[in-house]
Amino acid sequence: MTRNATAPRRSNCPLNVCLEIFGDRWTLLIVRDLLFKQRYEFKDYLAAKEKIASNILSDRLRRLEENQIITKSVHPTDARRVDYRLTDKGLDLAPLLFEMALWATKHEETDAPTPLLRRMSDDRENLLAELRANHLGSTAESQSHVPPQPVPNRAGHRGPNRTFSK
Amino acid sequence: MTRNATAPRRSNCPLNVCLEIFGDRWTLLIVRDLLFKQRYEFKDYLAAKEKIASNILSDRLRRLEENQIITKSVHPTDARRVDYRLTDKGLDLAPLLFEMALWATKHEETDAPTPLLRRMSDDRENLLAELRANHLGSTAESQSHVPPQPVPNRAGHRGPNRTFSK
DNA sequence: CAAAATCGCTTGTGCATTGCAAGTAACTTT
DNA sequence: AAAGTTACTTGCAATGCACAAGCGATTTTG
Repeated sequence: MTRNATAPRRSNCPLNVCLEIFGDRWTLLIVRDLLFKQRYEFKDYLAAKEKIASNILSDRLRRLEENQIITKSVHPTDARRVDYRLTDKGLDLAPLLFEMALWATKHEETDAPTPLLRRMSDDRENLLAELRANHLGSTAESQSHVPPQPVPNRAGHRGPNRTFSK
Repeated sequence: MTRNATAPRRSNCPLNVCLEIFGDRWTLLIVRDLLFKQRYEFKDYLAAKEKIASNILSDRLRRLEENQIITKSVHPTDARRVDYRLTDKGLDLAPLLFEMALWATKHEETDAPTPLLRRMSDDRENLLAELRANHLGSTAESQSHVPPQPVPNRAGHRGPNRTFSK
């Protein structure tokens, strides 16, 4: 759709760099689905309630891969499907998403689950580790045979296998 | 330009709420200028090196005010000028900007000053207090008579009166 | 094993947003 | 009084986006 190969940055201010990568209405929602909702396939992003158009989704996935925030690979047991995953660079976006969620919850009307929000502010390191383990742990391979296994956290609770906004 | 009065949210997911307010290439750059660069007037945002167009700037300032992230008031000694300021809601965006800056610095090529970045990760609370005091302290009134006075921090250094990306 | 369904896209088609250049009204400075 | 500044608005062309439909490869179903 749009070729973005050698677009020069408007500036190298880190905020501007972020905005040239994430400064649109959709990109971070895909990251949200990957990180919080265990959505790893094209159809899953289409199913999100914000209703992204398929051509936009296709474009954003391509850009995310160009920016090395996600990787794509074919599903091990179904050649039609593509398995999208966050790279370490992509997983590092978690704190940014936390701050967004906390700000929105404080200042706007949202439907985020309170327990998760509390962990974003008070138990950030453990939550981060959990999300990371959960993401890396549930490969397409393991998913194809058993339903996603939530990683138990150190308090013995279930892992972050919950939708972000109920 | 665009009327956005009663646009219903696509969802009440806090991330989506944020993206409907900030999900574009320009809005957070204005907040950056307000928070880090002591830029409080229309012409100042136009002068930023990302080169925002004046109609877009006008539109974004209007939306920021609609969302109660900034306030506008006439300059006390020059009726042509408008003084834009962050509200508390707007100042609360600082941690989000910190995370963006830290992510970009870690994963992309940027030109952010290292000392400031270090404080974003290691001295966040004090930096936050400084930025807040600095912003509230330098009113248009005081600016019109004396050059902006940086607020000294607890270590006796000069305040955050530095550009964000040199 | 043929037909139907699924999956990850791509291709139109219009409408909305953006970027650029130029203007303008209300001031202030010279 | 003339020239500059400031905060915008307006017009227009280019780009981006939303919506609907289609398509090739694969898997599932009867």
